[in-house]
Amino acid sequence: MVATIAETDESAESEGVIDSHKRREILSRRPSYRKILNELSSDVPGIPKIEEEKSEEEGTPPNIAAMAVPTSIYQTSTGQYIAIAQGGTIQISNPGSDGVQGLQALTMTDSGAPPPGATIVQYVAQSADGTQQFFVPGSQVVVQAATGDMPTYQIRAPTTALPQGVVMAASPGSLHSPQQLAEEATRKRELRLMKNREAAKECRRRKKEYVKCLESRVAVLEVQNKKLIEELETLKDICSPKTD
DNA sequence: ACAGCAGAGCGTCAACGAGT
DNA sequence: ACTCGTTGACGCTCTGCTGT
Repeated sequence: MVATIAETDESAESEGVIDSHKRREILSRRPSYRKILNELSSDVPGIPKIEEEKSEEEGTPPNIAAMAVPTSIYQTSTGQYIAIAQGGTIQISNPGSDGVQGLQALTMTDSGAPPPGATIVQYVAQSADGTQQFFVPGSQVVVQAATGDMPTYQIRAPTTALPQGVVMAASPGSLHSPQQLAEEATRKRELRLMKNREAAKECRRRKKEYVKCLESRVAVLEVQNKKLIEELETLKDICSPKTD
């Protein structure tokens, strides 16, 4: 979807602005849904906790694998070594000081046994999203996404639209020209948007869970309330029998 | 079949708090 | 001071329902 520019900020006038600011002030002091729910759940047994962010062991997407013993080592034309672990993790060692700019092809060597002939792996210099990609065996794509001060590398399926997680950071690239700086800014923005997109999804999921939790709690309390009212009526009857 | 509506879901922006 | 995660607000799209 194309980015939508919110025109509310420009068009909103005094009243609306004050209103929204007040609201914001009130709402912004609310702790996160996770906090609220976890506090709730510690008070009341039976209310499930919202699970903390899973670390690698569970959260590893299918396209990105966990760190493992290197199984394949690739040497680039610029002398860099790229080790691909069993799970797909990449390590890039940089004997010289050059980045991966200018990389044309990768020479594949097998860490287990010397290859009968070096395999040239196709390399794509620049993809549409500004990342650099090269292809390795197993239908995977190694992507250079220089989103921070340092370029980072990832393995993903060729069709994967967005990076699933940073695997490892490599040596700092050389960003000099205005064009490179602009590209860098674009990459940073893309990364920020991507992260926020995921965060928003997660936030909504937590919110739904929180609301569900509150609803079930309401149901429980309503039942309790009903029981207490009935009990009260019974006690009333016992304590003040009718004198007819 | 079509238009109109409501609700859900999504992407983005902006503001804030916490951590470094 | 800066970065990053969180979340409300807003606008947009999609989908299912309902009335004509």
